[in-house]
Amino acid sequence: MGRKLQSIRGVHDGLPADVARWQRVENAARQVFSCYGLQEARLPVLEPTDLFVRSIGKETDIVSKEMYRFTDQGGDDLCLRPEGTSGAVRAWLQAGLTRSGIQRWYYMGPMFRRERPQKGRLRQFQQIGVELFGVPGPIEDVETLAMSWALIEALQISDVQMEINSLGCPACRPAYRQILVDYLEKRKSRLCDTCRTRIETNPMRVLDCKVESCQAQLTDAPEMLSHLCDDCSGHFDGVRQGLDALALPYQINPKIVRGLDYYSRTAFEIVTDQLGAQGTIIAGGRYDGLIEELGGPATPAVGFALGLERLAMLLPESKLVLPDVAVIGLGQQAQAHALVAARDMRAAGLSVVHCGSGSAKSLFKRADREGAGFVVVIGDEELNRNLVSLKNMKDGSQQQMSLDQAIAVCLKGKMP
RNA sequence: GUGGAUGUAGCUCAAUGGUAGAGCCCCGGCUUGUGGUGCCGGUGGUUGUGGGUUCGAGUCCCAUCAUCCACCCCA
Repeated sequence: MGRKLQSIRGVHDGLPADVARWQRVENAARQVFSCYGLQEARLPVLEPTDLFVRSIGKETDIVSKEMYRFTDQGGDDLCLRPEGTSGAVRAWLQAGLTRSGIQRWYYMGPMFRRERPQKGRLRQFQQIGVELFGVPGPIEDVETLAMSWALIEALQISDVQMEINSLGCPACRPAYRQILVDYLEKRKSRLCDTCRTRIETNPMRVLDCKVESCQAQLTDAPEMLSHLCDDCSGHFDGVRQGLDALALPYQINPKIVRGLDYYSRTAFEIVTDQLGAQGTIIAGGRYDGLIEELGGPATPAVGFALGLERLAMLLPESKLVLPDVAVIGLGQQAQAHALVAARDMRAAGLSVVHCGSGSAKSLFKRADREGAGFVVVIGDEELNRNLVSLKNMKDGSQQQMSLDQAIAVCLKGKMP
Protein backbone atom coordinates (compact mmCIF):
# COMPACT_ATOMS: atom_id res chain seq x y z
CA MET A 1 0.00 0.00 0.00
CA GLY A 2 1.30 3.37 -0.87
CA ARG A 3 0.78 4.92 2.48
CA LYS A 4 1.98 8.44 2.67
CA LEU A 5 1.53 8.51 6.41
CA GLN A 6 3.18 5.67 8.22
CA SER A 7 4.48 5.10 11.66
CA ILE A 8 8.22 5.35 12.06
CA ARG A 9 10.21 2.21 11.37
CA GLY A 10 10.21 -0.09 14.36
CA VAL A 11 7.58 2.00 16.11
CA HIS A 12 4.34 0.07 16.15
CA ASP A 13 0.78 0.89 17.07
CA GLY A 14 -0.88 -0.84 19.97
CA LEU A 15 -4.24 -1.78 18.54
CA PRO A 16 -7.02 -2.99 20.84
CA ALA A 17 -6.17 -6.64 20.24
CA ASP A 18 -2.57 -5.97 21.31
CA VAL A 19 -3.53 -3.82 24.24
CA ALA A 20 -5.83 -6.53 25.59
CA ARG A 21 -2.80 -8.76 25.85
CA TRP A 22 -0.58 -6.06 27.33
CA GLN A 23 -3.16 -5.35 29.96
CA ARG A 24 -3.10 -8.93 31.11
CA VAL A 25 0.61 -8.55 31.78
CA GLU A 26 0.18 -5.14 33.38
CA ASN A 27 -2.63 -6.29 35.63
CA ALA A 28 -0.73 -9.38 36.70
CA ALA A 29 2.36 -7.26 37.38
CA ARG A 30 0.43 -4.77 39.51
CA GLN A 31 -1.14 -7.58 41.46
CA VAL A 32 2.05 -9.56 42.04
CA PHE A 33 4.18 -6.50 42.74
CA SER A 34 1.80 -5.10 45.30
CA CYS A 35 1.95 -8.42 47.12
CA TYR A 36 5.65 -7.74 47.51
CA GLY A 37 5.06 -4.22 48.79
CA LEU A 38 6.14 -2.35 45.68
CA GLN A 39 4.75 1.02 44.70
CA GLU A 40 4.34 2.52 41.27
CA ALA A 41 6.42 5.42 40.03
CA ARG A 42 5.78 7.32 36.80
CA LEU A 43 8.97 8.62 35.33
CA PRO A 44 9.87 10.93 32.43
CA VAL A 45 10.45 9.60 28.97
CA LEU A 46 12.81 12.50 28.31
CA GLU A 47 16.01 12.84 30.31
CA PRO A 48 19.27 14.75 29.96
CA THR A 49 21.69 12.84 27.77
CA ASP A 50 24.36 13.01 30.42
CA LEU A 51 22.32 10.79 32.73
CA PHE A 52 22.55 7.84 30.36
CA VAL A 53 26.14 8.49 29.41
CA ARG A 54 27.15 8.37 33.05
CA SER A 55 25.01 5.45 34.15
CA ILE A 56 24.90 3.07 31.19
CA GLY A 57 28.42 3.75 30.00
CA LYS A 58 29.78 5.81 27.17
CA GLU A 59 31.20 2.85 25.28
CA THR A 60 28.06 0.70 25.32
CA ASP A 61 26.17 0.19 22.09
CA ILE A 62 23.09 1.73 23.64
CA VAL A 63 24.74 5.03 24.39
CA SER A 64 27.19 5.18 21.54
CA LYS A 65 24.80 4.45 18.69
CA GLU A 66 21.25 3.60 19.73
CA MET A 67 19.89 6.63 21.54
CA TYR A 68 17.36 9.03 20.11
CA ARG A 69 19.29 12.15 21.00
CA PHE A 70 18.57 15.74 20.13
CA THR A 71 19.06 19.31 21.18
CA ASP A 72 15.86 21.11 22.11
CA GLN A 73 14.99 24.73 21.33
CA GLY A 74 16.65 25.86 24.54
CA GLY A 75 19.89 24.15 23.61
CA ASP A 76 19.60 21.27 26.08
CA ASP A 77 21.03 17.89 25.10
CA LEU A 78 18.21 15.39 25.63
CA CYS A 79 17.45 11.75 25.00
CA LEU A 80 14.42 9.53 24.79
CA ARG A 81 15.16 7.05 27.54
CA PRO A 82 16.70 3.79 26.29
CA GLU A 83 16.03 2.05 29.63
CA GLY A 84 14.44 2.80 32.95
CA THR A 85 16.91 2.25 35.75
CA SER A 86 18.94 5.42 35.18
CA GLY A 87 15.87 7.63 35.37
CA ALA A 88 14.56 5.80 38.41
CA VAL A 89 17.81 6.37 40.27
CA ARG A 90 17.85 9.99 39.20
CA ALA A 91 14.30 10.48 40.46
CA TRP A 92 15.06 8.76 43.73
CA LEU A 93 18.08 11.00 44.30
CA GLN A 94 16.27 14.13 43.18
CA ALA A 95 13.38 13.48 45.55
CA GLY A 96 15.79 13.20 48.44
CA LEU A 97 14.75 9.69 49.35
CA THR A 98 18.25 8.54 50.22
CA ARG A 99 17.43 8.42 53.94
CA SER A 100 13.83 7.34 53.64
CA GLY A 101 14.54 3.68 54.12
CA ILE A 102 14.01 0.99 51.57
CA GLN A 103 12.14 2.10 48.47
CA ARG A 104 10.50 -0.54 46.29
CA TRP A 105 9.39 0.82 42.94
CA TYR A 106 7.91 -0.40 39.75
CA TYR A 107 7.08 1.51 36.61
CA MET A 108 5.90 0.78 33.11
CA GLY A 109 6.25 2.65 29.89
CA PRO A 110 7.98 3.05 26.57
CA MET A 111 11.72 2.89 25.97
CA PHE A 112 13.54 3.86 22.78
CA ARG A 113 16.52 2.35 21.05
CA ARG A 114 17.44 2.92 17.46
CA GLU A 115 18.27 -0.66 16.50
CA ARG A 116 17.43 -2.64 13.41
CA PRO A 117 13.95 -4.02 14.12
CA GLN A 118 13.19 -7.73 14.04
CA LYS A 119 11.04 -10.19 15.90
CA GLY A 120 10.72 -9.09 19.51
CA ARG A 121 12.85 -6.03 18.91
CA LEU A 122 11.34 -2.64 18.32
CA ARG A 123 12.63 0.88 18.36
CA GLN A 124 9.89 1.94 20.71
CA PHE A 125 9.05 -0.84 23.10
CA GLN A 126 7.55 -1.11 26.54
CA GLN A 127 9.16 -2.26 29.69
CA ILE A 128 7.89 -2.97 33.14
CA GLY A 129 10.73 -2.19 35.49
CA VAL A 130 11.38 -2.89 39.16
CA GLU A 131 13.94 -1.18 41.37
CA LEU A 132 14.61 -1.82 45.06
CA PHE A 133 16.79 0.88 46.62
CA GLY A 134 18.77 0.40 49.79
CA VAL A 135 18.75 -3.38 49.86
CA PRO A 136 22.10 -5.14 50.33
CA GLY A 137 20.90 -8.69 49.62
CA PRO A 138 21.20 -11.53 49.22
CA ILE A 139 17.71 -11.96 50.71
CA GLU A 140 16.34 -9.11 48.61
CA ASP A 141 17.93 -10.57 45.50
CA VAL A 142 16.08 -13.79 46.21
CA GLU A 143 12.81 -11.98 46.74
CA THR A 144 13.26 -10.03 43.53
CA LEU A 145 13.90 -13.17 41.52
CA ALA A 146 11.03 -14.92 43.25
CA MET A 147 8.74 -12.02 42.42
CA SER A 148 9.68 -12.10 38.76
CA TRP A 149 9.02 -15.83 38.73
CA ALA A 150 5.70 -15.30 40.49
CA LEU A 151 4.68 -13.00 37.66
CA ILE A 152 5.56 -15.65 35.11
CA GLU A 153 3.49 -18.14 37.05
CA ALA A 154 0.58 -15.73 37.44
CA LEU A 155 0.49 -15.43 33.66
CA GLN A 156 0.67 -19.22 33.34
CA ILE A 157 3.62 -19.01 31.03
CA SER A 158 5.58 -22.20 30.59
CA ASP A 159 8.61 -23.06 28.50
CA VAL A 160 10.73 -20.45 30.23
CA GLN A 161 13.84 -20.84 32.33
CA MET A 162 15.45 -18.74 35.01
CA GLU A 163 19.19 -18.43 34.78
CA ILE A 164 21.48 -16.74 37.26
CA ASN A 165 25.08 -15.68 37.46
CA SER A 166 27.33 -13.42 39.46
CA LEU A 167 29.22 -10.65 37.73
CA GLY A 168 31.49 -9.95 40.68
CA CYS A 169 32.22 -6.49 41.97
CA PRO A 170 34.90 -3.82 41.50
CA ALA A 171 37.08 -5.80 43.89
CA CYS A 172 37.19 -9.01 41.88
CA ARG A 173 35.95 -8.33 38.35
CA PRO A 174 39.01 -6.48 37.02
CA ALA A 175 41.32 -9.29 38.09
CA TYR A 176 39.07 -11.87 36.47
CA ARG A 177 38.78 -9.79 33.36
CA GLN A 178 42.56 -9.75 33.04
CA ILE A 179 42.73 -13.53 33.43
CA LEU A 180 40.09 -13.92 30.76
CA VAL A 181 41.78 -11.52 28.38
CA ASP A 182 45.07 -13.36 28.79
CA TYR A 183 43.31 -16.63 28.04
CA LEU A 184 41.60 -15.21 24.97
CA GLU A 185 44.73 -13.56 23.63
CA LYS A 186 46.40 -16.98 23.47
CA ARG A 187 43.61 -18.22 21.21
CA LYS A 188 43.04 -15.03 19.32
CA SER A 189 44.04 -16.42 15.94
CA ARG A 190 41.35 -19.09 16.12
CA LEU A 191 38.50 -16.81 17.14
CA CYS A 192 36.07 -15.12 14.79
CA ASP A 193 36.49 -11.49 13.77
CA THR A 194 33.90 -10.09 16.10
CA CYS A 195 35.33 -12.01 19.03
CA ARG A 196 38.75 -10.57 18.34
CA THR A 197 37.40 -7.09 18.71
CA ARG A 198 35.35 -8.19 21.71
CA ILE A 199 38.56 -9.06 23.55
CA GLU A 200 39.14 -5.33 23.72
CA THR A 201 35.61 -4.05 24.04
CA ASN A 202 33.76 -6.65 26.09
CA PRO A 203 35.74 -9.87 26.64
CA MET A 204 32.98 -11.56 28.61
CA ARG A 205 30.83 -11.45 25.50
CA VAL A 206 33.21 -13.84 23.80
CA LEU A 207 32.01 -16.55 26.17
CA ASP A 208 28.58 -16.72 24.59
CA CYS A 209 29.60 -16.24 20.98
CA LYS A 210 27.35 -18.28 18.75
CA VAL A 211 30.10 -19.27 16.34
CA GLU A 212 30.85 -22.93 16.86
CA SER A 213 34.55 -22.67 16.15
CA CYS A 214 34.81 -20.05 18.89
CA GLN A 215 32.98 -22.23 21.39
CA ALA A 216 35.37 -25.04 20.57
CA GLN A 217 38.23 -22.83 21.76
CA LEU A 218 36.51 -21.96 25.01
CA THR A 219 35.89 -25.31 26.63
CA ASP A 220 38.15 -24.55 29.57
CA ALA A 221 37.71 -20.78 29.63
CA PRO A 222 37.94 -19.18 33.08
CA GLU A 223 34.58 -18.22 34.56
CA MET A 224 33.70 -15.32 36.79
CA LEU A 225 32.11 -17.64 39.29
CA SER A 226 35.38 -19.31 40.14
CA HIS A 227 37.14 -15.96 40.57
CA LEU A 228 34.71 -14.20 42.88
CA CYS A 229 36.08 -12.47 45.95
CA ASP A 230 34.94 -13.79 49.35
CA ASP A 231 32.17 -11.23 49.70
CA CYS A 232 30.76 -11.86 46.25
CA SER A 233 31.09 -15.59 46.68
CA GLY A 234 29.20 -15.47 49.98
CA HIS A 235 26.56 -13.27 48.40
CA PHE A 236 26.06 -15.70 45.54
CA ASP A 237 25.79 -18.62 47.97
CA GLY A 238 23.14 -16.68 49.85
CA VAL A 239 21.16 -16.17 46.68
CA ARG A 240 21.31 -19.85 45.84
CA GLN A 241 20.30 -20.90 49.33
CA GLY A 242 17.31 -18.59 49.20
CA LEU A 243 16.21 -19.82 45.80
CA ASP A 244 16.60 -23.39 47.01
CA ALA A 245 14.56 -22.64 50.12
CA LEU A 246 11.75 -21.40 47.88
CA ALA A 247 12.25 -24.36 45.57
CA LEU A 248 12.51 -22.06 42.60
CA PRO A 249 13.74 -23.74 39.44
CA TYR A 250 16.88 -22.05 38.19
CA GLN A 251 20.08 -22.81 36.40
CA ILE A 252 23.46 -21.28 36.87
CA ASN A 253 24.58 -19.81 33.57
CA PRO A 254 28.14 -18.51 33.80
CA LYS A 255 27.74 -16.92 30.39
CA ILE A 256 25.19 -14.33 31.40
CA VAL A 257 26.82 -11.00 30.73
CA ARG A 258 25.45 -7.52 31.04
CA GLY A 259 25.74 -4.90 28.38
CA LEU A 260 25.09 -2.11 30.81
CA ASP A 261 28.10 -1.12 32.88
CA TYR A 262 26.30 -0.62 36.16
CA TYR A 263 25.51 -4.21 37.02
CA SER A 264 27.37 -6.07 39.76
CA ARG A 265 27.05 -9.39 41.55
CA THR A 266 23.69 -11.05 40.90
CA ALA A 267 22.62 -11.09 37.27
CA PHE A 268 19.65 -13.08 36.08
CA GLU A 269 17.51 -13.67 33.06
CA ILE A 270 14.28 -15.44 32.33
CA VAL A 271 14.54 -16.83 28.83
CA THR A 272 12.47 -18.73 26.31
CA ASP A 273 13.24 -20.49 23.07
CA GLN A 274 9.85 -19.54 21.61
CA LEU A 275 10.83 -16.11 20.37
CA GLY A 276 13.63 -16.71 17.90
CA ALA A 277 16.76 -14.73 18.51
CA GLN A 278 15.25 -12.54 21.21
CA GLY A 279 14.83 -15.07 23.95
CA THR A 280 15.25 -12.82 26.96
CA ILE A 281 11.91 -11.95 28.53
CA ILE A 282 13.09 -10.59 31.85
CA ALA A 283 16.58 -9.47 32.75
CA GLY A 284 18.04 -7.77 35.73
CA GLY A 285 20.30 -7.93 38.68
CA ARG A 286 22.17 -5.93 41.25
CA TYR A 287 23.72 -2.53 40.68
CA ASP A 288 25.41 -1.59 43.91
CA GLY A 289 27.71 0.99 42.36
CA LEU A 290 25.34 3.00 40.20
CA ILE A 291 23.85 5.35 42.76
CA GLU A 292 27.24 6.46 43.99
CA GLU A 293 28.37 6.79 40.41
CA LEU A 294 25.55 9.27 39.84
CA GLY A 295 26.57 11.35 42.81
CA GLY A 296 24.44 9.80 45.55
CA PRO A 297 25.43 8.02 48.73
CA ALA A 298 26.71 4.48 48.22
CA THR A 299 23.47 2.51 48.20
CA PRO A 300 22.98 -1.10 47.20
CA ALA A 301 20.11 -1.79 44.84
CA VAL A 302 18.60 -4.55 42.75
CA GLY A 303 16.04 -4.62 39.97
CA PHE A 304 14.93 -6.03 36.67
CA ALA A 305 13.10 -5.10 33.51
CA LEU A 306 10.62 -7.05 31.47
CA GLY A 307 9.95 -6.60 27.77
CA LEU A 308 6.20 -6.17 27.58
CA GLU A 309 5.78 -6.94 23.87
CA ARG A 310 8.05 -9.96 24.17
CA LEU A 311 6.21 -11.33 27.15
CA ALA A 312 2.86 -10.66 25.50
CA MET A 313 3.93 -12.77 22.52
CA LEU A 314 3.96 -15.80 24.81
CA LEU A 315 0.36 -15.25 25.82
CA PRO A 316 -2.56 -16.78 23.95
CA GLU A 317 -4.80 -14.40 22.06
CA SER A 318 -6.87 -12.38 24.47
CA LYS A 319 -10.55 -12.14 23.83
CA LEU A 320 -11.73 -8.60 23.45
CA VAL A 321 -14.38 -7.68 25.94
CA LEU A 322 -17.75 -7.66 24.19
CA PRO A 323 -20.77 -5.66 25.27
CA ASP A 324 -23.57 -7.39 27.16
CA VAL A 325 -26.41 -5.74 25.30
CA ALA A 326 -27.03 -4.02 21.97
CA VAL A 327 -29.96 -1.61 21.84
CA ILE A 328 -32.03 -1.10 18.71
CA GLY A 329 -34.51 1.72 18.29
CA LEU A 330 -36.96 1.47 15.42
CA GLY A 331 -38.54 4.73 14.40
CA GLN A 332 -37.83 8.28 15.41
CA GLN A 333 -39.98 8.32 18.52
CA ALA A 334 -38.62 5.01 19.74
CA GLN A 335 -35.01 6.14 19.32
CA ALA A 336 -35.34 8.60 22.17
CA HIS A 337 -36.59 5.81 24.41
CA ALA A 338 -33.79 3.55 23.22
CA LEU A 339 -31.26 6.14 24.38
CA VAL A 340 -32.87 6.24 27.80
CA ALA A 341 -33.05 2.44 27.97
CA ALA A 342 -29.34 2.19 27.12
CA ARG A 343 -28.47 4.68 29.84
CA ASP A 344 -30.60 2.86 32.42
CA MET A 345 -29.09 -0.49 31.55
CA ARG A 346 -25.60 0.95 31.92
CA ALA A 347 -26.57 2.36 35.29
CA ALA A 348 -27.54 -1.18 36.25
CA GLY A 349 -24.01 -2.33 35.46
CA LEU A 350 -24.38 -3.72 31.97
CA SER A 351 -22.13 -2.74 29.10
CA VAL A 352 -24.37 -1.51 26.34
CA VAL A 353 -23.90 -0.31 22.78
CA HIS A 354 -26.57 1.62 20.90
CA CYS A 355 -26.86 0.47 17.33
CA GLY A 356 -27.73 3.91 16.02
CA SER A 357 -30.07 4.49 13.14
CA GLY A 358 -30.78 2.65 9.92
CA SER A 359 -33.05 -0.03 8.59
CA ALA A 360 -34.12 -2.77 10.96
CA LYS A 361 -32.06 -5.21 8.95
CA SER A 362 -28.89 -3.20 9.15
CA LEU A 363 -29.44 -2.51 12.85
CA PHE A 364 -29.79 -6.19 13.66
CA LYS A 365 -26.78 -6.95 11.55
CA ARG A 366 -24.84 -4.36 13.47
CA ALA A 367 -26.10 -5.77 16.76
CA ASP A 368 -24.95 -9.21 15.72
CA ARG A 369 -21.49 -7.96 14.90
CA GLU A 370 -21.14 -6.29 18.26
CA GLY A 371 -21.17 -9.77 19.72
CA ALA A 372 -23.63 -8.90 22.47
CA GLY A 373 -25.55 -11.78 23.97
CA PHE A 374 -28.79 -9.83 24.06
CA VAL A 375 -30.54 -7.27 21.92
CA VAL A 376 -33.12 -4.91 23.36
CA VAL A 377 -35.56 -3.74 20.69
CA ILE A 378 -37.74 -0.70 21.13
CA GLY A 379 -40.20 0.25 18.40
CA ASP A 380 -43.62 1.80 18.24
CA GLU A 381 -45.23 -1.43 19.25
CA GLU A 382 -43.12 -1.70 22.42
CA LEU A 383 -43.58 1.98 23.08
CA ASN A 384 -47.35 1.71 23.13
CA ARG A 385 -47.24 -1.13 25.64
CA ASN A 386 -44.40 0.41 27.67
CA LEU A 387 -42.33 -2.74 27.16
CA VAL A 388 -39.18 -3.74 25.35
CA SER A 389 -38.46 -6.79 23.23
CA LEU A 390 -35.54 -8.80 24.49
CA LYS A 391 -33.88 -11.03 21.93
CA ASN A 392 -31.45 -13.74 22.90
CA MET A 393 -28.90 -13.75 20.09
CA LYS A 394 -27.68 -17.23 20.85
CA ASP A 395 -30.96 -19.06 20.23
CA GLY A 396 -32.88 -16.35 18.42
CA SER A 397 -35.77 -16.33 20.89
CA GLN A 398 -37.50 -13.06 21.60
CA GLN A 399 -40.18 -11.85 23.97
CA GLN A 400 -41.63 -8.66 25.34
CA MET A 401 -41.16 -7.59 28.94
CA SER A 402 -40.55 -4.50 31.03
CA LEU A 403 -37.13 -2.85 30.85
CA ASP A 404 -36.48 -3.84 34.47
CA GLN A 405 -37.20 -7.46 33.67
CA ALA A 406 -34.93 -7.27 30.64
CA ILE A 407 -32.14 -5.84 32.78
CA ALA A 408 -32.59 -8.67 35.26
CA VAL A 409 -32.40 -11.28 32.50
CA CYS A 410 -29.31 -9.67 30.97
CA LEU A 411 -27.53 -9.43 34.31
CA LYS A 412 -28.30 -13.07 34.94
CA GLY A 413 -27.23 -14.22 31.50
CA LYS A 414 -24.07 -12.14 31.54
CA MET A 415 -21.01 -14.25 31.07
CA PRO A 416 -18.76 -14.19 34.11
C1' G B 1 25.64 -0.86 10.84
C1' U B 2 25.92 -5.99 7.74
C1' G B 3 23.43 -10.06 5.10
C1' G B 4 18.90 -12.62 3.14
C1' A B 5 13.51 -12.87 1.97
C1' U B 6 9.09 -10.22 0.92
C1' G B 7 5.81 -5.99 -0.85
C1' U B 8 -0.72 -6.88 -6.07
C1' A B 9 -8.28 -4.91 -3.42
C1' G B 10 -9.75 -3.66 3.73
C1' C B 11 -7.54 -9.11 4.69
C1' U B 12 -5.23 -13.88 2.61
C1' C B 13 -3.24 -14.72 -2.01
C1' A B 14 -3.24 -15.75 -7.86
C1' A B 15 -1.64 -13.72 -12.70
C1' U B 16 4.77 -18.25 -19.35
C1' G B 17 7.10 -9.84 -20.63
C1' G B 18 0.99 -9.16 -23.79
C1' U B 19 -6.68 -6.62 -21.45
C1' A B 20 -4.96 -7.02 -13.14
C1' G B 21 -8.14 -11.90 -10.87
C1' A B 22 -10.15 -15.23 -6.79
C1' G B 23 -11.72 -16.24 -1.79
C1' C B 24 -13.02 -13.76 2.61
C1' C B 25 -14.76 -8.98 4.34
C1' C B 26 -17.95 -4.80 3.15
C1' C B 27 -22.60 -2.72 0.77
C1' G B 28 -27.42 -3.84 -1.49
C1' G B 29 -31.47 -7.27 -2.94
C1' C B 30 -34.46 -11.93 -2.10
C1' U B 31 -36.88 -10.39 3.56
C1' U B 32 -40.04 -1.90 3.88
C1' G B 33 -39.78 -4.76 12.53
C1' U B 34 -35.03 -9.09 12.89
C1' G B 35 -28.71 -10.90 12.75
C1' G B 36 -25.76 -15.29 12.41
C1' U B 37 -26.62 -20.42 7.46
C1' G B 38 -28.51 -19.88 1.55
C1' C B 39 -29.05 -17.51 -3.41
C1' C B 40 -28.33 -13.05 -6.62
C1' G B 41 -25.94 -8.47 -7.52
C1' G B 42 -22.45 -4.46 -6.41
C1' U B 43 -18.31 -1.18 -4.44
C1' G B 44 -13.28 -1.55 -4.15
C1' G B 45 -6.36 -1.13 -7.53
C1' U B 46 -1.59 4.83 -9.92
C1' U B 47 0.52 -3.71 -8.46
C1' G B 48 4.92 0.19 -1.72
C1' U B 49 7.44 4.63 -4.07
C1' G B 50 10.77 6.74 -7.93
C1' G B 51 13.61 5.89 -12.15
C1' G B 52 15.39 2.57 -16.23
C1' U B 53 15.20 -1.51 -20.23
C1' U B 54 11.22 -2.80 -23.85
C1' C B 55 6.62 -1.96 -29.19
C1' G B 56 4.64 -3.43 -24.34
C1' A B 57 6.59 -4.21 -17.14
C1' G B 58 2.69 -6.70 -11.53
C1' U B 59 6.65 -9.68 -14.03
C1' C B 60 13.39 -7.77 -15.95
C1' C B 61 17.27 -3.91 -13.94
C1' C B 62 18.66 0.17 -10.38
C1' A B 63 17.47 3.16 -6.28
C1' U B 64 14.43 4.11 -2.13
C1' C B 65 10.82 3.04 1.84
C1' A B 66 8.55 -0.58 4.91
C1' U B 67 7.85 -5.50 6.96
C1' C B 68 9.90 -10.23 8.23
C1' C B 69 14.38 -13.33 9.39
C1' A B 70 19.45 -13.60 10.97
C1' C B 71 24.20 -11.13 12.55
C1' C B 72 25.47 -7.37 16.06
C1' C B 73 23.21 -5.97 20.48
C1' C B 74 19.45 -6.34 23.88
C1' A B 75 13.81 -6.18 27.14
